[in-house]
Amino acid sequence: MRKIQLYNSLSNSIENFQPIDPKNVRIYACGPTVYASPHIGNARPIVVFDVLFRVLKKIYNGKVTFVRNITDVDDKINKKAHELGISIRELTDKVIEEFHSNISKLNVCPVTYEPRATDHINEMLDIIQKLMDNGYAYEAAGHVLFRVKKLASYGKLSKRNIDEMIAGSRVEVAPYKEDPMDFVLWKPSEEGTPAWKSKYSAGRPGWHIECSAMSSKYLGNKFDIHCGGQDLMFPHHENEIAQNYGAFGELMANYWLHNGMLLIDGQKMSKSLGNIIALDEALKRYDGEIIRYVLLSSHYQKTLNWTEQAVHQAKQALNRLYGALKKTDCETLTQNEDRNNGECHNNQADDESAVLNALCTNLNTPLALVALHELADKIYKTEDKAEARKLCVLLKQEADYLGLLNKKPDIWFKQNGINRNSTNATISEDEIEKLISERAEAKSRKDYKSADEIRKKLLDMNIQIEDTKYGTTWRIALD
RNA sequence: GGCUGGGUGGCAGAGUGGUUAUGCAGAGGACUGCAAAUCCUUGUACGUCGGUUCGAUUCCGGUCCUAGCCUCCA
Repeated sequence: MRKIQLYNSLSNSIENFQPIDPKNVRIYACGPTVYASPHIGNARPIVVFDVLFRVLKKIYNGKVTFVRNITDVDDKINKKAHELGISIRELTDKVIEEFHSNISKLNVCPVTYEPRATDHINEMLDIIQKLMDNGYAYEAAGHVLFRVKKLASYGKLSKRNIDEMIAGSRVEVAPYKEDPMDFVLWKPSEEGTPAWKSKYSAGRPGWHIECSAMSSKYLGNKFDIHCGGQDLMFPHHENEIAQNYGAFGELMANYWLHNGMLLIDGQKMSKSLGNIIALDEALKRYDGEIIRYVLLSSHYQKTLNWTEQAVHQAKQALNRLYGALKKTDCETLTQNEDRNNGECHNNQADDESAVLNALCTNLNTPLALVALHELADKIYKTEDKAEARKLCVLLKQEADYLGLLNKKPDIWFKQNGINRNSTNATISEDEIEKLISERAEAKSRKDYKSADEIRKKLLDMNIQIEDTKYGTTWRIALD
């Protein structure tokens, strides 16, 4: 069995991954809070941990359970729904639909379970009861709070010492708390906001309890990998760990993975700067595969700076890879040869795979991309047609670990990673073909002036002509 | 102030105790009627100061800069 090495935030070191049960590898990822359209920062953990999911599926023969929750109850959701005058369910349904539609364009595999918080209120109340029974929680003014001081190991994940933390430095300490560090498990709902019945109050759950409830329901009290954004390490993940210790007496998960944040032109995305890029907007401008490539072009733990140049580089890199596929007759690959057709197959892991080697070394996606380019180089350089075809099959298989290159090259180049509607090109494919044959005719008359005029005309409409030894092809021009 | 990351060639971004990463962009050449694509050649990078070493970008220490978190932001 191939070894997977992963950086574990719990130990701050790279460890060999050892699943609790190799017949059912279990991962949980903190999913989106669905109060507004997802932005490209939200897409990073989705894409990165999708690659992890693919790798695990391949190595453990598909025996992987991946849960990514949806937080559909929260102050921001309440506020937004109130503004729009709709129920939180109406709002969150709409945002979830948009989320699904967006990430499918990023070629993200469906997860095994995608539970919603509001469907698991009872499970949350059960855990709260356990915490009360075990002395880890107390009731105060309709709230239920977690008694942080009772758990000696609190702060282990984020390497924080409770005594040294300036408690309440950013937020007022509620008077009903025994200790400033105690966090909310349940709280009463304000007038006119969604409330669920409980013996403490008509209220709603605290933020962290949902993940304990949903993960334990679908993955058990202890599972293999828990992942999410770096910003969730404290307090969210720390509190989840505390809740699971308090309720079940066990460490929630063995491996904790945290992705780095995303910057826009070197700055944090924020409303005040007005630099938030909605995923939807980005997808209108660039093919999802370009976005996916950008997100994978940097190691997942590092801060990723999103720039126009980064997008351009991703696009060019993909052009080069697709160009290699185009060179071979991979349009005619058989079903068996072309296992990368975007359907998230659970291929048997290949021991020779350079991409898998890179990914098994703490998800080194930039190095994995290099392996793709090295294969493409070989394809460009070989004169042997059969060899090229073999390499093409291999390149597609390798790319599948990363969820890339699942389009037909011809389609890629005729869109060139852009929705043609959004470019200036208003010309139809038939018209393009017509102009190309006119140009061919002019060329055969050695009327190069007319031929060049036609080429110029097409280029003005963003269509690049390419004369190959098999005839003339076209594609959307580079920008 | 505390904790955790990071500082690599024009840009992005891996890796390594002594030998070309890779992609993008640039320059020159080949191919082409001209282009495009492709191919060839090319640019001598590792924040800073010390230490260990025959030798450090790679190990150790200091320092500077930078990012994130420190109660609800992926």
